[in-house]
Amino acid sequence: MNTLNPLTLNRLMGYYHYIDRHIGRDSDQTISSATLSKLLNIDDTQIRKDLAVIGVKGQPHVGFSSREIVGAIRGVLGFDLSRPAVVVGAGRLGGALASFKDFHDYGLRTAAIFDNNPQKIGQTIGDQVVQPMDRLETVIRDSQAQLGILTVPAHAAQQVADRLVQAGLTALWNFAPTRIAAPDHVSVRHEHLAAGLAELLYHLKNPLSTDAAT
Amino acid sequence: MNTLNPLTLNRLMGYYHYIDRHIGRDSDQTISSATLSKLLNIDDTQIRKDLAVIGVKGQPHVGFSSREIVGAIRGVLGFDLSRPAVVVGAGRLGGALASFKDFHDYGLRTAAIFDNNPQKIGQTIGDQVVQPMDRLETVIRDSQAQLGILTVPAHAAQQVADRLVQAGLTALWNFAPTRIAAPDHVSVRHEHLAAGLAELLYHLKNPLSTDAAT
DNA sequence: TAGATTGTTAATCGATTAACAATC
DNA sequence: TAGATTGTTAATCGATTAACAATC
Repeated sequence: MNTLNPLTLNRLMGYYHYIDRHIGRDSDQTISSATLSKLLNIDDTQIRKDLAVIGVKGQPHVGFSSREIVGAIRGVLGFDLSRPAVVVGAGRLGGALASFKDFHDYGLRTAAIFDNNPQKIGQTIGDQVVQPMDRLETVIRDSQAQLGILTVPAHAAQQVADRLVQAGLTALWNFAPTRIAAPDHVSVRHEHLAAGLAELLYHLKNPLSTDAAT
Repeated sequence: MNTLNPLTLNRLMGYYHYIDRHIGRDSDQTISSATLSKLLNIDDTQIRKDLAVIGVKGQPHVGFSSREIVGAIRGVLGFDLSRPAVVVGAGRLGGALASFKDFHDYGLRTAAIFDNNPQKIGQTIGDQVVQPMDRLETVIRDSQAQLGILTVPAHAAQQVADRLVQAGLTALWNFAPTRIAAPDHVSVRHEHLAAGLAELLYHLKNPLSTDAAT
């Protein structure tokens, strides 16, 4: 299997969610690329190619098995694992992310949550007690966390990211409104909410452009 | 000016944030496309094109004015306005978004926050009191809100979206983990956090692919 | 079988990058 | 002036879509 690019991954998530929601993860139903195409507004050739990449084979004259599609995607993305993650920043957003039960279903588990504000340390969020920043390295080592979720202010983001990388994390999910740098072996996803907002605001200002953005 | 596509918008936000953070919004400094190119890792031709699209002209032998770039982007995206938005869903994420002060700086203002849970109604979040859902239409009309932020459970998302559209909103920012449909004149942005997460998890599983995603 | 559907190759489209003349 | 930098046209690249033979 070739390495999947972000566009492919995004479409795969589309197939996954559609089936999970409308057919059910454990049901089985045959579905043709043409049907999915209409439902999701994605070219049917594209769908067949995407499914081929993750090893799902269809039957001519019949279609694809919904269960196989869901299974393959969960397998490829590792949704059945339980990967520990640490959240740094116990603000409202950090709290929201740390306690998202949905994430369990994607193979993620909140191992710990940190903050440097003494007022926040000791508070309980979800099923975690907020810990002081000086525990970061120890907890990461002991929990074998791989992923770090950053919900700290922009000015602190790079410094926190450096510490997380130093402590051995190889994936960072950054919600701070700034771009952070990391070594090549670390994958960083910038979940820059304001950038998404800007897109909507632009459409508000220019109602002519009718394309619905993702 | 042509209508900006999402990719262009995204790059523009990159220029904007870099300058805002590293030069300052009110400072002025000349900066060449080659310099920005190195800093942001974006082709310099691309940068000149992007700036041309929003009407920023550079000076040969000199470069671009940082202040002009920032000003043009703020103008094009309407960051100096104060557009009222309503938040539906007063959970942790809804609360986090409703009280993000950062958003003010992008021309957004939380006009109201709604929930259907009697326990939540009446609570104060940021500077808003959570209101019952039956007030939705009235408040939207009175506040002239244009944008709706959805942080409701997936199963309720479509129904809420329909009500918001019916009430006159023309832009929806959807944080529910499901795709919602809306008429053509409404722009919808799906801020599907789990889809972003999937990308990181995939990289954790396939560390070979070293590209840092955005 | 006939018709529907997959799988894959070829064509198209759009975005990115290279080249380079114009400018100061 | 010489050299740096913009602005724009042309070439390249990659992603999407169309075409169609293979399959059941």
